[in-house]
Amino acid sequence: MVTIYDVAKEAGCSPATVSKAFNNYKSVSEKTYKKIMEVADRLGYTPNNSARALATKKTWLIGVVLSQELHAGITHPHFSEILQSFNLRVSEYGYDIVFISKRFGDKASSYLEHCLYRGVDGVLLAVGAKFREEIQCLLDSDLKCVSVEGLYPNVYTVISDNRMGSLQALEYLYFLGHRKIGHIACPLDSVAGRERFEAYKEFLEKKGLEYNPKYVVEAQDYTHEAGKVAALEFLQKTFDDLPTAVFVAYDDIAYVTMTTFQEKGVRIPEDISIIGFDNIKLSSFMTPPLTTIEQNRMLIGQKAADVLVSLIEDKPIDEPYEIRIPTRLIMRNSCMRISD
Amino acid sequence: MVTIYDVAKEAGCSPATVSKAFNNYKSVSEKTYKKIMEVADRLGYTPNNSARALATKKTWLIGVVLSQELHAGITHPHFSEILQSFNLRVSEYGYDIVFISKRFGDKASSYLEHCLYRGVDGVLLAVGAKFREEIQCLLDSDLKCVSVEGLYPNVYTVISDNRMGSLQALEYLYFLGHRKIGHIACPLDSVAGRERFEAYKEFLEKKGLEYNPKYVVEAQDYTHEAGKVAALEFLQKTFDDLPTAVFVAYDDIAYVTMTTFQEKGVRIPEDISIIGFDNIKLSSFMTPPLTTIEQNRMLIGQKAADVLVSLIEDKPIDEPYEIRIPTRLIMRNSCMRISD
DNA sequence: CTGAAAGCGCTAACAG
DNA sequence: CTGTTAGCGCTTTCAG
Repeated sequence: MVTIYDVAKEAGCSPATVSKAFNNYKSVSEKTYKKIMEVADRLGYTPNNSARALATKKTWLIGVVLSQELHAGITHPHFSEILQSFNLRVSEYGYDIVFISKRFGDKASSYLEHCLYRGVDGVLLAVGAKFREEIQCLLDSDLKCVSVEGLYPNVYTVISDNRMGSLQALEYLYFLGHRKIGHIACPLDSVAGRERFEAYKEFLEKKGLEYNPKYVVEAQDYTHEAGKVAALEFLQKTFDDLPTAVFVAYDDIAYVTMTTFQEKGVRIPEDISIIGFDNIKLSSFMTPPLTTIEQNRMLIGQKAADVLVSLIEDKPIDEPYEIRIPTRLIMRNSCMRISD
Repeated sequence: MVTIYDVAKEAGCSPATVSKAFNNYKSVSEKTYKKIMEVADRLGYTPNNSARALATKKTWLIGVVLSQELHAGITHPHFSEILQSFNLRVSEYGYDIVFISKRFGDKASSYLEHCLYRGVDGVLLAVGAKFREEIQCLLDSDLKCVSVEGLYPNVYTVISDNRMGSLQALEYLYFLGHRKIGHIACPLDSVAGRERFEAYKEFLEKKGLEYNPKYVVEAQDYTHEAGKVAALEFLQKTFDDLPTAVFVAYDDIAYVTMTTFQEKGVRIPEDISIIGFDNIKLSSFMTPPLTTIEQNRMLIGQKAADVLVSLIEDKPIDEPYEIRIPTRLIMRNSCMRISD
């Protein structure tokens, strides 16, 4: 391993100067700087981050806590895209990410210990509120945290404007003439599930439409299997009195809902219009292509990265704790106008 | 930050003994061990990995190089599942993963520099052969590497038995009576694409069936869009003479193929049988549910983890460089028996 | 603008 | 079984 000493000796200067050169101190003359870089390059020197971290207490590492609940980890279609964008962005600032697990058994402080062990400079939280307790110690520590899922007091959270999105979906259905609108919710103990359901109720009330519990079903989790169960339950509850449209809180479930309905002979959109939420990659390839609400996951990831890095580097943040990312209606062919 | 010195002082012993206790040296008496642990716990001590790494030259970090080519990174349905399983497994051994990017611009040594900077103990390669040059420096270095995609001389690779899987698919179609079988390939510059296509040709030859280029189409990449293009091209080339079955090299594309065919009025499996490869989560929810070849991604991830850790820890490896993971036929409803 | 020296927290001989 | 000591590679005053 070639060190700063090797470079110093070869370049005819002191290790301190090499260090300064690599950290872009302006107090290094142009001449020695070039010499040092030339030598470093020739010798194949790469700074050693462990040593640097030990001296500066900064690891350039960001911890990522992923929801266990979804037991999908990195493969979760929503969070993985956010993470992808987050990772790309923080890497532009020089940070790498490391997944924080409950390495140290089931101690309440496990996540925190893992963070401390790695000396992460900050933490990205992508955990449902269900696990509030397990991450409480992180929030209580003086680690810089940003969340992209749960909402915590005095913690920056970057999250889609679920109310806006739901209203966009519902208003669109209303505009198409729908008055009997059902809802298949994602788990109500998640922020997304709850907020979308709340918006659904708010909408009905605003339009003077009656809330009918028969028209509402909650998926138990985010799997296709749970979606299937929910779709079937929905059909069973409403078979004699099908609504003209259904607002499904999650595209994955919307897909399963569509295929399940179709299997049972219910045509989409002729018999029932379906609108989703998420705009996953698959949505435009469904039959019919799914009308849905787009979540800007790339922006969520970027914004979360920007805010977290600002927090870490003590830069001012000109944002509220709750940063809502706008959604967008994507019109495709799973909804049709009705006239009755 | 509470250090080994704080614990030592409080426990009435030397830092060295604390270190030994935490590293499970048997040369620490039961009594002092317990005392140290009690104090450490009370003080909230967590070992600092940067310091440890500096002293031992071991970071307990594994670098992961993901294919740019698929420009899907973490969101890639195949690799993300492998990675998920890999991460879980290495974390059991005490390692964390860190994504290796071309942090340092476009220098040929960029990946290597990033690895050196982080001081990773080993590297997981999930990059297509297309990028051979960019990772050559990694292979040339004395970093321990394991691949789950490309095949490199003298590098451990854990990968599905594509030939076995393809033959399982093809033999099944043959068994169902199919003799005119088409193939939609994934990019032929990938191991998967090439090996599955090779197996297709081998199969035809073995059965004395004629190879007809008209029946073969190559998808340009792994996106749904490319799949759509391929499916359309296939249809166009074979419209006047549709084969009775098609072996699609990738479930994502199989899905798009099915929906595209259906849009064009081609019924599945009545007009044409379709068999895929991958068994992604969606497969069983397609209409009709897709008959396909299962890749054991969990095993691939685990095996890759086991081998890499063995490599790192100088444990014997009782495996060949090329570790092939068996595939399995999953029979669903997209293929039917024909009699002609 | 450059260098000497101390120290970040931990480990690894080596003595005892 | 325990402690002393000398680093690991880098940063950071503080002098020069």
